[in-house]
Amino acid sequence: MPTSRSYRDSCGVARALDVVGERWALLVVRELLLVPQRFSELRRALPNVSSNLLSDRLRELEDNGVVRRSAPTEGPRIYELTEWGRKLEPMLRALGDWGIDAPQPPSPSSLSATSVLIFLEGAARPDPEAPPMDCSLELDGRVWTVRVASGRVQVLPGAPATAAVSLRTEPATLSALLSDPGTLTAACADGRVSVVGDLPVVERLLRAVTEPWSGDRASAPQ
Amino acid sequence: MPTSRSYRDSCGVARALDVVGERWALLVVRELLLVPQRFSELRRALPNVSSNLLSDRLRELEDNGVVRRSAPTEGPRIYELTEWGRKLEPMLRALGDWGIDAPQPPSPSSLSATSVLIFLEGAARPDPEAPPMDCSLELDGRVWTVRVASGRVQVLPGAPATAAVSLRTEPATLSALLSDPGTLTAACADGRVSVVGDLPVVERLLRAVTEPWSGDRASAPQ
DNA sequence: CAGGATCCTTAGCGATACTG
DNA sequence: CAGTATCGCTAAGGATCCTG
Repeated sequence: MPTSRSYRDSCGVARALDVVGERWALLVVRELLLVPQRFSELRRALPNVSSNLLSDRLRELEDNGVVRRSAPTEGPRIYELTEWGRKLEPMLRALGDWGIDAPQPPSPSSLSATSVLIFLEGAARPDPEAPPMDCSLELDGRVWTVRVASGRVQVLPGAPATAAVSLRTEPATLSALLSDPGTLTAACADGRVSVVGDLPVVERLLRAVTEPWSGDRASAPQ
Repeated sequence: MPTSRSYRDSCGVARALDVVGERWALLVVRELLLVPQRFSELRRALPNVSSNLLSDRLRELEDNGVVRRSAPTEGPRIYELTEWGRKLEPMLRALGDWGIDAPQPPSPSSLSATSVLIFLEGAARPDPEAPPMDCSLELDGRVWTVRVASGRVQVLPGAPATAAVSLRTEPATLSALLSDPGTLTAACADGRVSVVGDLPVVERLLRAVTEPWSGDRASAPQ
């Protein structure tokens, strides 16, 4: 599709980059991985992108079949990934894993709820023998279900039917807790995290990232 | 590192894109996946990148620890991936797989030897029961070893010690053969492919892409 | 306030030419 | 061969303004 600035290379990598290689494009896709979003939600998640550029990217991604916009006539438009766009998820996870070892960006740097949740999904290795449970997690004013089941963590939009524990915090605080679960009680004390329910459940969830359960599939193949 | 145009986002994806998100950067990494290359070889593989931009990208990738240049004083400089840069391989394979479904770029479009070889490695599913063998493959004047063993294909730089068959062709021709192995005899007849040795071996290798061996691990999980 | 559109400025890109 | 220098062009970035 992109004739003007195409790589003009038949390789799959180059053709993929013709579609999602423009600046901000992959971060927009990242934001849409967990749940469809509105324009203003994307702007909040990506505060460093200007509105016109976000608008351009969304249109280009839509033209190329990566993103679809629903509710064209009434109410706020919702942007969501197409089937094909959703297939970028493994690639984005691999890219994110690689980027963990990159130097930290200059402060101040943003951190969207989606970013932290995707990291949580990918990094947590809970005990596969533990009984399934759902947690309620409010980040940036939006509620998510954190489902721990069969040795992995899955994040779903919306509140769970029944929650083992409910917590509310900010993405940056959650990210800090995932790096150092030991600061949980301090974070609760000074109000950066509010927990309703079973605190040890939260402890175990956080430690599933830094201290993966050591079983059959705990360590990477390599 | 990149202060001027960093995404300023702590997410792993954004930090990765701060390093390899600039135009042409990932295609340079792709070219270096199989073997270290010289500046002129990279230019031949990526004919649509201007020399100054390639020079800039190589320097930035070097500054960011993705690429290393060897032989600093004497003879031609060689660019190779660092340990960290090599870890981009799974992500590039996932991106390339995704890009296969993208629309073809406008003609004329280039196709490097490395591109086709990486695709061959990723797409071929030979019979795991078949005995191991090496083929010699000359593309664009460089010789590679195509190793078929334990149900997969591996491409190594340089000629094999003993080759079950030797062939010489161009990347575009090989790509066409991988899409439609039936045209092999025609390609041999008109000289686009020259084969020395056992022709049926080549047939089986090509068909391992279009007609994967149907065993335990033949089809993708999803 | 959501969802852009329209400026303007700057920085990165692309093509060509040039040099050690 | 392996880059560097120059330069016009276009995309990115930022601000403001518009429209329901």
